Amino acid sequence: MSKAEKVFSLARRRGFFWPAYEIYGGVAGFYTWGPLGVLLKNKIRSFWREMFVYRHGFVEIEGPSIAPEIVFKASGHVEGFKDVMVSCLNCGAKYRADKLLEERGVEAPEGLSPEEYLGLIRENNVRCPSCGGELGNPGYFITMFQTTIGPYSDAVGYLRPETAQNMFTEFRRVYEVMRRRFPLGVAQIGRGFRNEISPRQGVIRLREFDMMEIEFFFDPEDEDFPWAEEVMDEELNILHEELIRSGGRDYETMTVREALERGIIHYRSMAYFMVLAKRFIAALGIPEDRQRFREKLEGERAHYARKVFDQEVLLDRWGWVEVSGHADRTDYDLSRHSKYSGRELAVEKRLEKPITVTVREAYPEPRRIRESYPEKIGEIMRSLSGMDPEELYRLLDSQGYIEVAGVRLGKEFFRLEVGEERRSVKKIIPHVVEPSFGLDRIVYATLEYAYREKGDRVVLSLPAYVAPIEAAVYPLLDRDDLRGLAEDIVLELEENGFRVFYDYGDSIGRLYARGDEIGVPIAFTVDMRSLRDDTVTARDRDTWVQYRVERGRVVEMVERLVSGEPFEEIARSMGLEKVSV
RNA sequence: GCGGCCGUAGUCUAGCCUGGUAGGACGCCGGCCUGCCACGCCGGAGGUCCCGGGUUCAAAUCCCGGCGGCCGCACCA
Repeated sequence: MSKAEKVFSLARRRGFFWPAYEIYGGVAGFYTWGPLGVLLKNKIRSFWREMFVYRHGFVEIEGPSIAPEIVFKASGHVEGFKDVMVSCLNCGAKYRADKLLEERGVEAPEGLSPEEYLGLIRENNVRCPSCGGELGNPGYFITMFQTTIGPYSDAVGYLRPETAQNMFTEFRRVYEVMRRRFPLGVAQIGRGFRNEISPRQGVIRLREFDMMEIEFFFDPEDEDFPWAEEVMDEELNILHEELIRSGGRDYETMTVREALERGIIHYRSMAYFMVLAKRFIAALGIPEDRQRFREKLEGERAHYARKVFDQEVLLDRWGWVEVSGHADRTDYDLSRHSKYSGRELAVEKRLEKPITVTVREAYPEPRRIRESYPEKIGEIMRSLSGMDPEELYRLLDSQGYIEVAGVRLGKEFFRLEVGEERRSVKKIIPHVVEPSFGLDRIVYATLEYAYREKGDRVVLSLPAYVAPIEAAVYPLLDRDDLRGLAEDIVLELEENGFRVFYDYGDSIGRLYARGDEIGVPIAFTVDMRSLRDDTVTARDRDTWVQYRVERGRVVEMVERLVSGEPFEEIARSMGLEKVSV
């Protein structure tokens, strides 16, 4: 059995996750997170939020999962991810029409209809690559889930394929609410939906999944990013374009400084988020040498991105798998939404020193226009008043006239003003660097790396700060007096906000084994001595080492463990007596 | 979507070829025992044999279709 199978089997058996709708045979690409899975997921989510959002004064929003079609037209998803598919009339295989033509060296303009594609295919006598059969049945395939909004069937909506768009559509308001603080980091954690053609890798590739994304809005000409300083000497494993093209190794290890100097990473902010991503994944128990950042080449990248690094972790069964993506989305999204909505999505940036700019503006002279076109004056003035004076000047300057209401007005109909103006702000459309994480696969990777076997027993060595259940309490024997004391301890831990795995009735070895298997980092056992001196044993999940601790200090011990302190260190600094077994 | 392999208690599986109505291990529940690492003994519960249809006196078993899983191809913003 592969490790993945073992993890899936454990996940199912103990309730981390399992395929959804099992009683109806299941539906590919949909999974249910069970009781332990939800706890683990929540912890990892909070850990991320703490590390990426709160620590930098970023803000989080929560928008709807469904958006009207216009949003995804603006974002480019409707056009970019509506592929024309053709199928082989003989063997039934399906192909993307554009890719098929491209392979044959046939140039096809973008945005052709399915029939036009088929026409080109017939003209060039392109046949099925696998069986040589004739191609037909052209049609669209959109990897977004489509729905309708409200009772009108023509109000098309889509389930978002990424949470990012909410951050762009709501940008103005967030910027305003944040009192125009800039640069601005906006985060969102939520569901994304992709109607994958063939999702197969369990919880690694879902049709509905959780994403944790940040859009960091900044001025590309003045990248003010102080946090980057502290990570300059930190190392990253990068499989960069040059290395890929030379058919090189898995990755090259270099410092952030070097990556920036060599131009492999362009933005300090992106480099910083990549370091953070590395630390985040490492903190979940995945060693640095099992992580890398792979640069996405031209053609692999999404339509909106100029540069992308995928953070990948090495999984037992599937090899390198993406857990986060770091994209330079430029001003693509805000510019597009600005264009489609007609709203300005710029920020005003205060300049350190006011600058003087030359302003060239043109204003119409109504009296002269009336003299020449008395019957059209109303219409002309209505049109001109809606136009930007600077734009008018530019047009007059370049083409010599303005065409409006069917007449050409030359410069003589305008008052031209050229003057100097002092400016202390400039308007910019922010650029965006986006770190984007796939939560479900991160949880899976965490489980896979935590999965250990000790003889024929399974131990989930989850870091204490993400363990779904923080502590276990067992009576050594199933006796009323021992259980009574154990239950008091359970209650005390629960009152302090911890989840407790309380079990009894079996041999102590079996109890320990059950707790280990779901990753409970520490177990307290009440024995006969506990009744005499009010101490219990504290056992470490990974080493099985035990110390005696006073009952009143059990909570303290768990608190310290969960905050990241190693078991042995806690025992030492608390001056605990080691138990020889 | 295509091709190959596969689908049997919570888990892992035997049985399928050569049709006769399901067996084991672990886990689970109860009891006894034990007294710090899935201890031992006794007892027990738990199965629409993925779903639907067909062939047959009779289908887990043979045939067809569907769903799901794994591998390869394609896809993966």
